Amino acid sequence: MANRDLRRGPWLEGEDEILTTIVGALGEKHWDALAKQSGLRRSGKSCRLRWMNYLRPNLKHGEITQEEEAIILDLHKHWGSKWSKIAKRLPGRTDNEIKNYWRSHLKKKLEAQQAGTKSNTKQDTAIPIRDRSIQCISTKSSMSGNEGIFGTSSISETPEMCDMNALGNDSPYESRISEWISSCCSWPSDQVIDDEDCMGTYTYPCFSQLGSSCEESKNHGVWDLWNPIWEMS
DNA sequence: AATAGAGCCAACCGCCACTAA
DNA sequence: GTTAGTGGCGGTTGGCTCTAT
Repeated sequence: MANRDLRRGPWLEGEDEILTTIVGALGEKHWDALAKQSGLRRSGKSCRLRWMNYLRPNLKHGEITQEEEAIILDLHKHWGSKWSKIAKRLPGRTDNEIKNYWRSHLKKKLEAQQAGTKSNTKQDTAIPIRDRSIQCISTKSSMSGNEGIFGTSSISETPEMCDMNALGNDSPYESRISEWISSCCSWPSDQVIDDEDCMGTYTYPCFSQLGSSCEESKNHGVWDLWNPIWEMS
């Protein structure tokens, strides 16, 4: 189909239904072929985008929560504008949504914060890595809806604190953590964790099963996994 | 009530990486 | 090794809604 024949602009309800049906039948791949087969006068790219950002099951369409906001802020510090990477850490959210949220809410917020803190030079508390890790686990635990510590600086101060990459890609401890995670997680099927990104704590929903304290985390085995890492540091 | 400006978000664009021929 | 096709990503834009005047 020539480009000029392609429809553009907002999607109609009928188009959504057709796309949903055809993706259900053919799967989320071969978007060009799928677009042609559907009879929709849309490009494959357009179909993919509509599906990924709006029609896909399990998408959240509500407001970004404070917890999600904290994660976005932290991961943005860590990765910059790697929106798709960040989106993978927030099940049900799309890269586009996060990007828009960042631009319309967080960027200004952050700039205002920085402007405010510039005058009184920030004290870097230089938390030892051991303590950072403890904080990190506690932080994730708060995501279960228990009283949490999001909103404090603990999570955003130290991008490396939960970064498994910092330990080296073939760390035996990373493997152990991965094994443990896969044994206890009910990771959503649409979530893909690649090795390169494999970082701990709030990456994994299963941590929310751990209760709200380090003590409880201990009881669930996290302590054993992290301990050797702390010892190494 | 009218209107201008700001904010927000869905969708598009262009580039890059990957893969198959 | 080269090329064309495709998918994925980040940046940008257009248009709708909200708010202030």
